[in-house]
Amino acid sequence: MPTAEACAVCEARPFSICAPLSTAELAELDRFSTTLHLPAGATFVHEGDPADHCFNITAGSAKIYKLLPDGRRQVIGFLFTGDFLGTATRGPYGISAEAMTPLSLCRFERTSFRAVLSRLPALEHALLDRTADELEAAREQMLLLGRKAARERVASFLLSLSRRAVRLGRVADPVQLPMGRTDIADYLGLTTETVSRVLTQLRTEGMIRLNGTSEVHLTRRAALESLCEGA
Amino acid sequence: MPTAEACAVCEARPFSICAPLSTAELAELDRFSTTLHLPAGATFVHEGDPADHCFNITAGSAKIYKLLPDGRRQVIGFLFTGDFLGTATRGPYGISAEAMTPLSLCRFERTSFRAVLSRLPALEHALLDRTADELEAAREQMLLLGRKAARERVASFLLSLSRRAVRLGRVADPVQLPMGRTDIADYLGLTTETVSRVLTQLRTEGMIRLNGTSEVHLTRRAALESLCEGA
DNA sequence: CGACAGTTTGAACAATCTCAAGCCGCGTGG
DNA sequence: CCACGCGGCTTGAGATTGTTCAAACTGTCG
Repeated sequence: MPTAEACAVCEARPFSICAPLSTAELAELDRFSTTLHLPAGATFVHEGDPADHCFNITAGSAKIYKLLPDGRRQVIGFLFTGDFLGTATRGPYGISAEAMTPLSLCRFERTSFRAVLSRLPALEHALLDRTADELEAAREQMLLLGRKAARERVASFLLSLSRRAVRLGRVADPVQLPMGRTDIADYLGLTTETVSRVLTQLRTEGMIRLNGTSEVHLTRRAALESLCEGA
Repeated sequence: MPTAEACAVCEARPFSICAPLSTAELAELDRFSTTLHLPAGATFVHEGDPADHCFNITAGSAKIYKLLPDGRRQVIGFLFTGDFLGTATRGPYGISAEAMTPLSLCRFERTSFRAVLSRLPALEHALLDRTADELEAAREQMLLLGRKAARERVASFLLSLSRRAVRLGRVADPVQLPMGRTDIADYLGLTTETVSRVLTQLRTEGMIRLNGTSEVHLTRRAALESLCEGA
Protein backbone atom coordinates (compact mmCIF):
# COMPACT_ATOMS: atom_id res chain seq x y z
CA MET A 1 0.00 0.00 0.00
CA PRO A 2 1.12 3.54 -0.59
CA THR A 3 3.32 5.38 1.79
CA ALA A 4 4.86 8.81 1.73
CA GLU A 5 7.88 6.96 0.46
CA ALA A 6 5.91 5.55 -2.46
CA CYS A 7 5.05 9.10 -3.48
CA ALA A 8 8.64 10.16 -2.99
CA VAL A 9 9.84 7.72 -5.62
CA CYS A 10 6.76 7.92 -7.85
CA GLU A 11 7.80 8.24 -11.48
CA ALA A 12 4.44 9.66 -12.46
CA ARG A 13 4.64 12.57 -10.06
CA PRO A 14 6.26 15.11 -12.39
CA PHE A 15 3.30 14.54 -14.76
CA SER A 16 0.57 14.42 -12.13
CA ILE A 17 -1.62 16.86 -10.24
CA CYS A 18 0.47 16.11 -7.19
CA ALA A 19 3.54 17.67 -8.81
CA PRO A 20 3.15 21.07 -7.09
CA LEU A 21 2.64 19.60 -3.59
CA SER A 22 5.17 19.87 -0.81
CA THR A 23 6.31 16.75 1.01
CA ALA A 24 3.93 17.46 3.88
CA GLU A 25 1.02 18.06 1.54
CA LEU A 26 1.89 14.92 -0.36
CA ALA A 27 1.69 12.93 2.84
CA GLU A 28 -1.70 14.44 3.59
CA LEU A 29 -3.02 13.40 0.19
CA ASP A 30 -1.35 10.04 0.29
CA ARG A 31 -3.22 9.15 3.44
CA PHE A 32 -6.36 8.70 1.36
CA SER A 33 -4.95 6.85 -1.59
CA THR A 34 -4.82 3.18 -2.51
CA THR A 35 -2.51 1.76 -5.15
CA LEU A 36 -4.07 -0.55 -7.71
CA HIS A 37 -2.66 -2.72 -10.47
CA LEU A 38 -4.94 -3.85 -13.27
CA PRO A 39 -4.41 -6.14 -16.25
CA ALA A 40 -4.88 -4.87 -19.80
CA GLY A 41 -8.54 -4.92 -20.75
CA ALA A 42 -9.88 -4.31 -17.26
CA THR A 43 -12.80 -1.88 -17.09
CA PHE A 44 -12.42 0.06 -13.87
CA VAL A 45 -15.00 2.82 -14.33
CA HIS A 46 -18.53 2.19 -15.58
CA GLU A 47 -20.57 5.00 -17.09
CA GLY A 48 -23.67 5.59 -15.02
CA ASP A 49 -22.32 4.05 -11.81
CA PRO A 50 -22.16 6.31 -8.75
CA ALA A 51 -18.86 8.17 -8.94
CA ASP A 52 -17.29 6.89 -5.74
CA HIS A 53 -13.65 7.18 -6.69
CA CYS A 54 -11.20 9.19 -8.66
CA PHE A 55 -7.90 7.99 -10.02
CA ASN A 56 -4.42 9.05 -10.92
CA ILE A 57 -2.61 6.98 -13.50
CA THR A 58 0.93 6.13 -12.47
CA ALA A 59 1.87 3.70 -15.24
CA GLY A 60 0.33 2.28 -18.39
CA SER A 61 -2.40 3.63 -20.63
CA ALA A 62 -6.17 3.58 -20.64
CA LYS A 63 -9.09 4.79 -22.73
CA ILE A 64 -12.29 6.48 -21.67
CA TYR A 65 -15.47 6.24 -23.72
CA LYS A 66 -19.20 6.73 -23.86
CA LEU A 67 -21.74 4.29 -25.27
CA LEU A 68 -25.12 4.59 -26.92
CA PRO A 69 -27.69 1.92 -26.04
CA ASP A 70 -27.30 0.25 -29.44
CA GLY A 71 -23.58 -0.19 -28.92
CA ARG A 72 -22.19 2.76 -30.88
CA ARG A 73 -19.17 3.98 -29.02
CA GLN A 74 -17.30 7.26 -28.82
CA VAL A 75 -13.83 7.13 -27.36
CA ILE A 76 -13.43 10.39 -25.46
CA GLY A 77 -9.74 10.17 -24.84
CA PHE A 78 -6.65 8.17 -24.06
CA LEU A 79 -5.00 8.43 -20.67
CA PHE A 80 -1.30 8.04 -19.96
CA THR A 81 1.07 8.35 -17.03
CA GLY A 82 0.12 11.27 -14.83
CA ASP A 83 -3.42 11.70 -16.10
CA PHE A 84 -6.17 12.24 -13.60
CA LEU A 85 -9.63 10.75 -13.93
CA GLY A 86 -12.81 11.55 -12.09
CA THR A 87 -13.06 15.28 -11.83
CA ALA A 88 -15.90 15.69 -14.11
CA THR A 89 -19.20 15.07 -12.41
CA ARG A 90 -20.55 15.04 -8.95
CA GLY A 91 -23.29 12.65 -9.95
CA PRO A 92 -22.65 9.32 -11.65
CA TYR A 93 -19.63 8.67 -13.86
CA GLY A 94 -20.18 10.18 -17.28
CA ILE A 95 -17.77 7.82 -18.97
CA SER A 96 -16.37 4.31 -18.76
CA ALA A 97 -12.65 3.63 -18.45
CA GLU A 98 -10.68 0.60 -19.55
CA ALA A 99 -7.01 -0.31 -19.24
CA MET A 100 -5.28 -0.70 -22.60
CA THR A 101 -2.06 -2.02 -21.06
CA PRO A 102 -1.30 -3.29 -17.57
CA LEU A 103 -2.21 -0.27 -15.47
CA SER A 104 -1.06 1.16 -12.16
CA LEU A 105 -3.13 3.79 -10.45
CA CYS A 106 -3.70 5.67 -7.23
CA ARG A 107 -7.32 5.52 -6.20
CA PHE A 108 -9.03 8.07 -3.96
CA GLU A 109 -12.45 8.01 -2.41
CA ARG A 110 -14.25 10.89 -3.96
CA THR A 111 -15.61 12.30 -0.71
CA SER A 112 -12.29 12.31 1.08
CA PHE A 113 -10.58 13.61 -2.03
CA ARG A 114 -12.94 16.56 -2.11
CA ALA A 115 -12.24 17.18 1.54
CA VAL A 116 -8.50 17.11 0.95
CA LEU A 117 -8.97 19.52 -1.93
CA SER A 118 -10.33 22.12 0.50
CA ARG A 119 -7.31 21.70 2.71
CA LEU A 120 -4.75 21.84 -0.12
CA PRO A 121 -5.35 24.89 -2.29
CA ALA A 122 -2.32 24.00 -4.41
CA LEU A 123 -4.02 20.74 -5.29
CA GLU A 124 -7.26 22.44 -6.17
CA HIS A 125 -5.37 24.88 -8.37
CA ALA A 126 -3.62 22.07 -10.15
CA LEU A 127 -6.88 20.25 -10.65
CA LEU A 128 -8.61 23.33 -12.02
CA ASP A 129 -5.76 23.93 -14.47
CA ARG A 130 -5.83 20.34 -15.50
CA THR A 131 -9.59 20.32 -15.99
CA ALA A 132 -9.38 23.51 -18.02
CA ASP A 133 -6.75 21.89 -20.23
CA GLU A 134 -8.96 18.87 -20.72
CA LEU A 135 -11.83 21.16 -21.65
CA GLU A 136 -9.66 22.89 -24.20
CA ALA A 137 -8.66 19.52 -25.65
CA ALA A 138 -12.29 18.41 -25.77
CA ARG A 139 -13.16 21.54 -27.72
CA GLU A 140 -10.37 20.88 -30.18
CA GLN A 141 -11.79 17.39 -30.60
CA MET A 142 -15.25 18.83 -31.22
CA LEU A 143 -13.76 20.81 -34.10
CA LEU A 144 -12.18 17.63 -35.41
CA LEU A 145 -15.36 15.57 -35.11
CA GLY A 146 -17.69 18.21 -36.42
CA ARG A 147 -15.71 19.72 -39.25
CA LYS A 148 -12.63 17.77 -40.33
CA ALA A 149 -12.41 15.22 -43.13
CA ALA A 150 -11.11 11.72 -42.52
CA ARG A 151 -7.54 12.50 -43.68
CA GLU A 152 -7.43 15.58 -41.51
CA ARG A 153 -8.66 13.64 -38.50
CA VAL A 154 -6.03 10.96 -38.82
CA ALA A 155 -3.26 13.51 -39.36
CA SER A 156 -4.41 15.48 -36.30
CA PHE A 157 -4.48 12.31 -34.27
CA LEU A 158 -0.96 11.25 -35.17
CA LEU A 159 0.42 14.68 -34.38
CA SER A 160 -1.39 14.96 -31.07
CA LEU A 161 -0.01 11.57 -30.03
CA SER A 162 3.45 12.74 -31.01
CA ARG A 163 3.12 15.94 -28.99
CA ARG A 164 1.87 14.01 -26.02
CA ALA A 165 4.84 11.66 -26.21
CA VAL A 166 7.15 14.66 -26.06
CA ARG A 167 5.37 15.99 -22.99
CA LEU A 168 5.96 12.62 -21.35
CA GLY A 169 9.65 12.83 -22.18
CA ARG A 170 9.57 10.38 -25.04
CA VAL A 171 10.64 10.87 -28.65
CA ALA A 172 8.47 12.81 -31.08
CA ASP A 173 9.09 10.76 -34.13
CA PRO A 174 8.38 7.13 -34.12
CA VAL A 175 4.89 7.43 -32.64
CA GLN A 176 3.63 4.43 -30.71
CA LEU A 177 -0.04 3.49 -31.08
CA PRO A 178 -0.89 1.51 -27.97
CA MET A 179 -4.50 1.27 -29.14
CA GLY A 180 -6.00 -0.78 -31.96
CA ARG A 181 -7.66 0.50 -35.13
CA THR A 182 -11.09 0.12 -33.57
CA ASP A 183 -10.20 2.46 -30.72
CA ILE A 184 -8.70 4.97 -33.12
CA ALA A 185 -11.80 4.83 -35.28
CA ASP A 186 -14.12 5.29 -32.30
CA TYR A 187 -11.99 8.22 -31.16
CA LEU A 188 -12.07 9.93 -34.56
CA GLY A 189 -15.71 9.26 -35.36
CA LEU A 190 -14.80 6.98 -38.25
CA THR A 191 -14.82 3.24 -39.01
CA THR A 192 -11.78 1.00 -38.76
CA GLU A 193 -11.89 0.56 -42.52
CA THR A 194 -11.63 4.28 -43.12
CA VAL A 195 -8.78 4.65 -40.62
CA SER A 196 -6.96 1.83 -42.33
CA ARG A 197 -7.52 3.26 -45.79
CA VAL A 198 -6.35 6.71 -44.77
CA LEU A 199 -3.20 5.31 -43.18
CA THR A 200 -2.40 3.38 -46.36
CA GLN A 201 -3.08 6.48 -48.39
CA LEU A 202 -0.79 8.62 -46.23
CA ARG A 203 1.86 5.94 -46.50
CA THR A 204 1.52 5.83 -50.29
CA GLU A 205 1.92 9.60 -50.40
CA GLY A 206 5.09 9.32 -48.33
CA MET A 207 3.79 11.33 -45.39
CA ILE A 208 4.18 8.46 -42.93
CA ARG A 209 5.91 5.12 -42.75
CA LEU A 210 4.35 2.19 -40.89
CA ASN A 211 6.47 -0.13 -38.81
CA GLY A 212 4.19 -3.02 -38.19
CA THR A 213 0.77 -2.02 -37.04
CA SER A 214 1.52 0.10 -33.99
CA GLU A 215 4.48 2.29 -34.83
CA VAL A 216 4.34 5.21 -37.20
CA HIS A 217 7.17 7.37 -38.50
CA LEU A 218 6.09 10.89 -39.29
CA THR A 219 8.10 11.58 -42.40
CA ARG A 220 7.07 15.00 -43.71
CA ARG A 221 5.66 16.23 -40.43
CA ALA A 222 5.11 19.69 -41.91
CA ALA A 223 2.81 18.25 -44.55
CA LEU A 224 0.84 16.47 -41.83
CA GLU A 225 0.61 19.71 -39.89
CA SER A 226 -0.90 21.59 -42.78
CA LEU A 227 -3.26 18.68 -43.40
CA CYS A 228 -4.61 19.07 -39.85
CA GLU A 229 -5.66 22.58 -40.54
CA GLY A 230 -7.29 21.63 -43.81
CA ALA A 231 -4.72 22.07 -46.56
CA MET B 1 -19.77 50.89 -13.16
CA PRO B 2 -20.40 48.00 -10.85
CA THR B 3 -20.79 48.39 -7.15
CA ALA B 4 -21.54 45.96 -4.39
CA GLU B 5 -25.07 47.18 -4.86
CA ALA B 6 -25.03 46.12 -8.51
CA CYS B 7 -24.16 42.58 -7.41
CA ALA B 8 -26.84 42.72 -4.72
CA VAL B 9 -29.55 43.21 -7.30
CA CYS B 10 -27.93 41.15 -10.05
CA GLU B 11 -30.50 38.88 -11.65
CA ALA B 12 -27.84 36.58 -13.02
CA ARG B 13 -26.34 35.84 -9.63
CA PRO B 14 -28.39 32.72 -8.80
CA PHE B 15 -27.09 31.20 -12.04
CA SER B 16 -23.51 32.40 -11.77
CA ILE B 17 -20.31 31.27 -10.15
CA CYS B 18 -20.75 34.10 -7.66
CA ALA B 19 -23.89 32.46 -6.26
CA PRO B 20 -22.12 30.81 -3.29
CA LEU B 21 -20.29 33.98 -2.22
CA SER B 22 -21.08 35.93 0.93
CA THR B 23 -21.75 39.65 0.73
CA ALA B 24 -18.20 40.43 1.81
CA GLU B 25 -16.71 38.01 -0.68
CA LEU B 26 -18.92 39.42 -3.37
CA ALA B 27 -17.60 42.89 -2.65
CA GLU B 28 -14.04 41.56 -2.90
CA LEU B 29 -14.72 40.04 -6.31
CA ASP B 30 -16.70 43.00 -7.49
CA ARG B 31 -13.75 45.29 -6.95
CA PHE B 32 -12.13 43.79 -10.02
CA SER B 33 -15.07 43.68 -12.35
CA THR B 34 -16.28 45.98 -15.10
CA THR B 35 -19.77 45.87 -16.53
CA LEU B 36 -20.07 45.80 -20.32
CA HIS B 37 -23.00 46.04 -22.69
CA LEU B 38 -22.57 44.81 -26.24
CA PRO B 39 -24.86 44.84 -29.27
CA ALA B 40 -25.93 41.64 -30.98
CA GLY B 41 -23.25 40.44 -33.36
CA ALA B 42 -20.32 41.86 -31.42
CA THR B 43 -17.30 39.56 -31.24
CA PHE B 44 -15.73 40.09 -27.83
CA VAL B 45 -13.23 37.22 -27.68
CA HIS B 46 -10.92 36.32 -30.55
CA GLU B 47 -9.38 32.86 -30.78
CA GLY B 48 -5.61 33.12 -30.59
CA ASP B 49 -5.52 36.51 -28.84
CA PRO B 50 -3.81 36.66 -25.46
CA ALA B 51 -6.39 35.70 -22.86
CA ASP B 52 -6.44 38.91 -20.86
CA HIS B 53 -9.97 38.75 -19.54
CA CYS B 54 -12.66 36.45 -18.40
CA PHE B 55 -16.36 37.13 -18.41
CA ASN B 56 -19.59 36.39 -16.67
CA ILE B 57 -22.74 36.74 -18.70
CA THR B 58 -25.46 38.64 -16.86
CA ALA B 59 -28.03 39.01 -19.64
CA GLY B 60 -28.47 37.90 -23.23
CA SER B 61 -26.94 35.00 -25.13
CA ALA B 62 -23.71 34.35 -26.98
CA LYS B 63 -21.98 31.65 -28.96
CA ILE B 64 -18.42 30.40 -28.81
CA TYR B 65 -16.72 28.79 -31.77
CA LYS B 66 -13.49 27.65 -33.35
CA LEU B 67 -12.44 28.22 -36.95
CA LEU B 68 -10.27 26.38 -39.44
CA PRO B 69 -8.10 28.51 -41.74
CA ASP B 70 -10.37 27.80 -44.71
CA GLY B 71 -13.42 29.12 -42.86
CA ARG B 72 -14.99 25.91 -41.65
CA ARG B 73 -16.48 26.63 -38.27
CA GLN B 74 -17.40 24.55 -35.25
CA VAL B 75 -19.72 26.17 -32.76
CA ILE B 76 -18.57 24.89 -29.37
CA GLY B 77 -21.49 26.09 -27.33
CA PHE B 78 -24.13 28.67 -26.58
CA LEU B 79 -23.88 30.82 -23.48
CA PHE B 80 -26.78 32.22 -21.50
CA THR B 81 -27.36 34.18 -18.33
CA GLY B 82 -24.96 33.11 -15.60
CA ASP B 83 -22.47 31.36 -17.84
CA PHE B 84 -18.80 31.97 -17.26
CA LEU B 85 -16.26 32.30 -20.02
CA GLY B 86 -12.50 32.23 -19.91
CA THR B 87 -11.47 29.48 -17.57
CA ALA B 88 -10.06 27.28 -20.14
CA THR B 89 -6.53 28.21 -21.02
CA ARG B 90 -3.71 30.12 -19.50
CA GLY B 91 -2.26 30.84 -22.89
CA PRO B 92 -4.23 32.48 -25.70
CA TYR B 93 -7.99 32.18 -26.03
CA GLY B 94 -8.89 28.82 -27.53
CA ILE B 95 -12.21 30.05 -28.90
CA SER B 96 -13.92 33.12 -30.23
CA ALA B 97 -17.10 34.51 -28.67
CA GLU B 98 -19.85 36.54 -30.26
CA ALA B 99 -23.01 38.09 -28.86
CA MET B 100 -26.18 36.63 -30.39
CA THR B 101 -28.45 39.17 -28.69
CA PRO B 102 -27.65 42.41 -26.88
CA LEU B 103 -25.35 41.20 -24.15
CA SER B 104 -24.48 42.32 -20.64
CA LEU B 105 -21.42 40.97 -18.94
CA CYS B 106 -19.04 41.38 -16.05
CA ARG B 107 -15.49 41.46 -17.22
CA PHE B 108 -12.47 40.56 -15.08
CA GLU B 109 -8.80 40.95 -15.75
CA ARG B 110 -7.50 37.44 -15.86
CA THR B 111 -4.52 38.09 -13.60
CA SER B 112 -6.50 39.79 -10.87
CA PHE B 113 -9.23 37.19 -11.23
CA ARG B 114 -6.73 34.43 -10.60
CA ALA B 115 -5.46 36.31 -7.58
CA VAL B 116 -8.97 36.68 -6.20
CA LEU B 117 -9.52 32.97 -6.78
CA SER B 118 -6.73 32.20 -4.32
CA ARG B 119 -8.34 34.41 -1.73
CA LEU B 120 -11.86 33.04 -2.20
CA PRO B 121 -11.85 29.26 -2.03
CA ALA B 122 -15.60 29.20 -2.44
CA LEU B 123 -15.16 30.87 -5.80
CA GLU B 124 -12.49 28.44 -6.87
CA HIS B 125 -14.73 25.55 -5.85
CA ALA B 126 -17.58 26.96 -7.87
CA LEU B 127 -15.35 27.46 -10.85
CA LEU B 128 -13.98 23.94 -10.66
CA ASP B 129 -17.48 22.50 -10.49
CA ARG B 130 -18.56 24.64 -13.37
CA THR B 131 -15.56 23.67 -15.48
CA ALA B 132 -16.15 20.00 -14.72
CA ASP B 133 -19.76 20.38 -15.85
CA GLU B 134 -18.63 22.01 -19.06
CA LEU B 135 -16.21 19.18 -19.63
CA GLU B 136 -18.98 16.66 -19.14
CA ALA B 137 -21.14 18.57 -21.63
CA ALA B 138 -18.27 18.71 -24.12
CA ARG B 139 -17.89 14.95 -23.87
CA GLU B 140 -21.57 14.45 -24.49
CA GLN B 141 -21.21 16.64 -27.56
CA MET B 142 -18.26 14.54 -28.72
CA LEU B 143 -20.56 11.52 -28.63
CA LEU B 144 -23.12 13.45 -30.65
CA LEU B 145 -20.61 14.66 -33.24
CA GLY B 146 -18.77 11.39 -33.56
CA ARG B 147 -21.55 8.88 -33.49
CA LYS B 148 -25.06 10.27 -33.88
CA ALA B 149 -27.06 10.56 -37.10
CA ALA B 150 -28.50 13.89 -38.22
CA ARG B 151 -32.00 13.21 -36.77
CA GLU B 152 -30.48 12.19 -33.47
CA ARG B 153 -28.32 15.29 -33.36
CA VAL B 154 -31.22 17.64 -33.92
CA ALA B 155 -33.42 15.84 -31.38
CA SER B 156 -30.62 15.96 -28.80
CA PHE B 157 -30.14 19.64 -29.48
CA LEU B 158 -33.80 20.54 -29.01
CA LEU B 159 -33.98 18.61 -25.76
CA SER B 160 -30.79 20.09 -24.38
CA LEU B 161 -32.08 23.58 -25.12
CA SER B 162 -35.31 22.71 -23.37
CA ARG B 163 -33.51 21.40 -20.30
CA ARG B 164 -31.32 24.46 -20.19
CA ALA B 165 -34.39 26.72 -20.33
CA VAL B 166 -35.77 24.91 -17.30
CA ARG B 167 -32.55 25.42 -15.38
CA LEU B 168 -32.87 29.14 -16.12
CA GLY B 169 -36.41 29.14 -14.76
CA ARG B 170 -38.13 29.26 -18.11
CA VAL B 171 -40.68 26.89 -19.59
CA ALA B 172 -39.64 23.51 -20.96
CA ASP B 173 -42.01 23.36 -23.83
CA PRO B 174 -42.03 26.04 -26.38
CA VAL B 175 -38.28 26.09 -26.93
CA GLN B 176 -36.79 29.34 -28.14
CA LEU B 177 -33.99 29.19 -30.70
CA PRO B 178 -32.10 32.46 -30.34
CA MET B 179 -29.62 31.29 -32.98
CA GLY B 180 -30.05 30.86 -36.72
CA ARG B 181 -29.91 27.66 -38.73
CA THR B 182 -26.29 28.28 -39.63
CA ASP B 183 -25.27 28.37 -35.98
CA ILE B 184 -27.27 25.24 -35.24
CA ALA B 185 -25.65 23.48 -38.19
CA ASP B 186 -22.17 24.53 -37.12
CA TYR B 187 -22.93 23.34 -33.60
CA LEU B 188 -24.18 19.94 -34.74
CA GLY B 189 -21.55 19.33 -37.40
CA LEU B 190 -24.13 19.50 -40.21
CA THR B 191 -25.14 21.93 -42.96
CA THR B 192 -28.05 24.36 -42.70
CA GLU B 193 -29.82 22.39 -45.41
CA THR B 194 -29.65 19.20 -43.39
CA VAL B 195 -30.84 20.92 -40.23
CA SER B 196 -33.73 22.39 -42.13
CA ARG B 197 -34.65 19.08 -43.74
CA VAL B 198 -34.54 17.24 -40.42
CA LEU B 199 -36.74 19.84 -38.75
CA THR B 200 -39.29 19.55 -41.55
CA GLN B 201 -39.15 15.80 -41.28
CA LEU B 202 -39.70 15.86 -37.51
CA ARG B 203 -42.60 18.25 -38.04
CA THR B 204 -44.12 15.97 -40.68
CA GLU B 205 -43.86 13.07 -38.26
CA GLY B 206 -45.64 15.10 -35.61
CA MET B 207 -42.75 15.11 -33.16
CA ILE B 208 -42.42 18.88 -33.15
CA ARG B 209 -44.40 21.90 -34.23
CA LEU B 210 -42.68 25.00 -35.60
CA ASN B 211 -43.92 28.46 -34.68
CA GLY B 212 -42.15 30.67 -37.16
CA THR B 213 -38.50 29.98 -37.44
CA SER B 214 -37.31 30.33 -33.87
CA GLU B 215 -39.87 28.66 -31.64
CA VAL B 216 -40.38 24.90 -31.43
CA HIS B 217 -43.06 22.96 -29.59
CA LEU B 218 -41.88 19.57 -28.47
CA THR B 219 -44.98 17.50 -29.03
CA ARG B 220 -44.12 13.88 -28.29
CA ARG B 221 -41.12 14.68 -26.14
CA ALA B 222 -40.74 11.01 -25.22
CA ALA B 223 -40.27 10.11 -28.87
CA LEU B 224 -37.59 12.77 -29.18
CA GLU B 225 -35.90 11.42 -26.10
CA SER B 226 -35.64 7.92 -27.50
CA LEU B 227 -34.41 9.39 -30.78
CA CYS B 228 -31.50 11.01 -28.93
CA GLU B 229 -30.29 7.69 -27.73
CA GLY B 230 -30.61 6.14 -31.13
CA ALA B 231 -34.08 4.57 -31.41
C1' DC C 1 -44.64 47.72 -51.33
C1' DG C 2 -40.13 45.90 -52.41
C1' DA C 3 -35.77 43.98 -51.35
C1' DC C 4 -32.88 41.21 -48.83
C1' DA C 5 -31.32 37.85 -45.59
C1' DG C 6 -32.39 33.66 -43.90
C1' DT C 7 -34.85 29.40 -44.65
C1' DT C 8 -36.74 25.69 -47.20
C1' DT C 9 -36.89 22.50 -51.02
C1' DG C 10 -34.92 19.82 -54.95
C1' DA C 11 -31.60 17.01 -57.60
C1' DA C 12 -27.07 15.32 -58.37
C1' DC C 13 -22.85 14.16 -56.19
C1' DA C 14 -19.25 12.58 -52.97
C1' DA C 15 -17.38 11.04 -48.74
C1' DT C 16 -17.74 7.62 -45.74
C1' DC C 17 -19.99 3.41 -44.30
C1' DT C 18 -21.36 -1.40 -44.89
C1' DC C 19 -20.73 -5.85 -46.09
C1' DA C 20 -17.64 -9.26 -47.62
C1' DA C 21 -13.14 -11.35 -48.54
C1' DG C 22 -8.45 -11.91 -48.10
C1' DC C 23 -4.14 -11.09 -45.60
C1' DC C 24 -0.80 -10.86 -42.04
C1' DG C 25 1.45 -11.74 -37.68
C1' DC C 26 1.58 -14.27 -33.79
C1' DG C 27 0.88 -17.66 -30.32
C1' DT C 28 -0.06 -22.61 -29.80
C1' DG C 29 0.43 -27.25 -30.23
C1' DG C 30 1.87 -31.10 -32.73
C1' DC D 1 10.62 -26.24 -35.85
C1' DC D 2 6.83 -25.73 -38.53
C1' DA D 3 1.72 -25.91 -39.52
C1' DC D 4 -2.49 -24.18 -37.89
C1' DG D 5 -5.87 -21.07 -36.35
C1' DC D 6 -7.37 -16.86 -34.55
C1' DG D 7 -7.84 -11.87 -34.14
C1' DG D 8 -6.93 -7.75 -36.02
C1' DC D 9 -5.81 -5.30 -40.13
C1' DT D 10 -6.29 -4.31 -45.01
C1' DT D 11 -8.57 -4.16 -49.42
C1' DG D 12 -12.58 -4.10 -52.53
C1' DA D 13 -17.30 -3.05 -54.37
C1' DG D 14 -21.64 -1.24 -53.67
C1' DA D 15 -25.02 1.31 -50.69
C1' DT D 16 -26.16 5.36 -47.94
C1' DT D 17 -26.12 9.51 -45.57
C1' DG D 18 -25.32 13.97 -45.80
C1' DT D 19 -23.27 17.57 -48.84
C1' DT D 20 -23.22 20.69 -52.70
C1' DC D 21 -25.11 23.61 -55.84
C1' DA D 22 -29.15 25.90 -57.30
C1' DA D 23 -33.57 27.84 -57.05
C1' DA D 24 -37.88 29.18 -54.79
C1' DC D 25 -40.03 30.83 -50.68
C1' DT D 26 -41.00 33.84 -46.48
C1' DG D 27 -41.25 37.36 -43.45
C1' DT D 28 -39.11 41.36 -41.85
C1' DC D 29 -37.74 45.96 -42.20
C1' DG D 30 -37.03 50.04 -44.63
